[in-house]
Amino acid sequence: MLVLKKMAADAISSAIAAKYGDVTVPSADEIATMLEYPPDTTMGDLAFPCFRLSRALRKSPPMIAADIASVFNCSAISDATAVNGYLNLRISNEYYEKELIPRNLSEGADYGKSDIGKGKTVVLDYSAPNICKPFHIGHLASTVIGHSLKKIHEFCGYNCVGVNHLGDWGTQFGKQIAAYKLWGEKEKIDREGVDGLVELYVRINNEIDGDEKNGIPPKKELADMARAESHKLEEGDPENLALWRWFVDVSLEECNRTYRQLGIEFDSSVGESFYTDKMPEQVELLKEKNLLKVDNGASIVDLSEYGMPPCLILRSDGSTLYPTRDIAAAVYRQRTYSFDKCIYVTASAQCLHFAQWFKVVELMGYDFYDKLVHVPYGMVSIDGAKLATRTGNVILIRDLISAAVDKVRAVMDEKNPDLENKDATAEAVGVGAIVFHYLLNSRIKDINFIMDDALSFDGSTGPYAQYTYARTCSILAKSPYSPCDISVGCEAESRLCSELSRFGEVVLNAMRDYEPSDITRYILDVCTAFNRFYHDCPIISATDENVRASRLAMTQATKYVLGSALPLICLKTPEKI
RNA sequence: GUUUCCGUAGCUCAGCUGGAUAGAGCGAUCGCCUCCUAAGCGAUAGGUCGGGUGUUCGAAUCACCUCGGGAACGCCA
Repeated sequence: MLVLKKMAADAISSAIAAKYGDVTVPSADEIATMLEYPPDTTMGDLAFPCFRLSRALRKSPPMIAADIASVFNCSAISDATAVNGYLNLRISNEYYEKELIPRNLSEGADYGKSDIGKGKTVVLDYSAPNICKPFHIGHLASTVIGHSLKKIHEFCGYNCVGVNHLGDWGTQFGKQIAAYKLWGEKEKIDREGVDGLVELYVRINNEIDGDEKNGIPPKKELADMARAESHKLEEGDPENLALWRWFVDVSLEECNRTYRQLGIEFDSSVGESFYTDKMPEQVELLKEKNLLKVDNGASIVDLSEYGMPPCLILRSDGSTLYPTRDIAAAVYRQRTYSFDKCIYVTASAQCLHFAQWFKVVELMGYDFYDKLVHVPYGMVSIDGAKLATRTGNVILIRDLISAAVDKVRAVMDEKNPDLENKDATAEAVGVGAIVFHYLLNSRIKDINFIMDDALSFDGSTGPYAQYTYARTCSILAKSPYSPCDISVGCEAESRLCSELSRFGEVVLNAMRDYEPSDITRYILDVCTAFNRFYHDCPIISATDENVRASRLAMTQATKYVLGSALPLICLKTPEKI
């Protein structure tokens, strides 16, 4: 579509010049950005609004549109009509037949790719689960948004580094170690994995807090014990270090199983603990630059000049905080990867935190401060209630996935009982349904998680998209496409081609806005257009041999687009479902 | 209190760098399988775009105000 817009814009530009001579009008490039998609496809495929030219040309928009239409000439446009001050353009079938579909078929899996990221590196920080905590539906948003953004950047030619910044350090490990020493059994943890750790975590927190309503007093001695264990861990006590390492490994087993199901691999899984020895250098620099101020015993960077609350760097006891670690990590990543962008995918609750330490990085004089990007997403809740491990208001990802897979299997047993490879396919479709549900809406919207919606298979869903892809595969398996002349005859065919032509532009927009849902929505548009085409036009059974070959070619073109687009939102592409 | 995000059909949401009769899906009602997978296709019903003022030839879209909901705001991450 980008190529098309350029062609149309050039033609509009020359039409204006032909009609009005040397008046000052927008350049062809400006015209290209002014082009829009009509609200209804019956109006055309592209539209140029003439309102803004009205003043310069001293004519009414309808007259300008009519003037341009009268001399408009562009090989890719079959029809230019003036309607209500708009110049409506219809892309010619000839363009689809001679340019678009042939290009798609020759580029195949590369169709829609871009090379604007060539030679550049993007670091993406996403997922970042906390060790010793269950992996639940709240962690899925960062995981799938982040991974989708990684795939999108790769598709645009970037070298991508996916970083899983594990929550593997901090005072909570003192609690975890204390709880294990008090009540833990090695065999139980070996047997139950992270569930056993979570049980200990919940118990010690509850005992430390007590329960005033039921007359159970807080156990201060446990809090002291946890603090002591935490201190020992930070001092490098061998026993605590070994326990910590073990907890991390046990927790990661659970996460890695989910990552495998989602098809996610990280290039780096160094967590917060990795940066403990990299913070002093940054604290020193902050002091050198005279940015640190001691306030109530804590060391802060005053940001009032920028309309923000101060950023805390050191506690009153001199230990480090979250922003300190993020700054050290950003500097490390810049030195290690020389990134062109470093993207952080976290809940929107952390917006202020990121704005603050990004500003601190700038004040410290690092020139990469403007390459740091925070990509926030909305809050995940269940029935409007906040997720909480301790009260049990969570849905574990493994439970969610198994519910989805069970449901897919039930549908398959009914609709396609003879399917081979049923286990893998059921998992691909079940996981796909969940991921698609997460990436359907703008990421900033809160998600009120409703199981029935997440496991819906009708309408705008993952199974619908995968079903449509499988449909293209099924047709081509029966009757492969072979090179031929393309002929676009009916409305359903030109509509499908029009959707296919948008792919590259959609990907670039999704990358610019860090918005995977742009891809999800586009996939739905392609599926709708293809299913309409499938319904209206016989493909294999077309009587005319040329029409048959041509429709198979369009089916192949659709398969290429869906085959590239689905993985961009972390969906697998089974050929049969 | 300050800052920020959200508010569009019964439900979940697109549309927001201003532009043509405000679009989908779900749910509801009704059609379409002797035919390439009906996880599909089509049709009908359903909207003071939270409210107000302003800017403009033109506002769901921009500005200001206001109402409602969420979130963040110094020793958690």
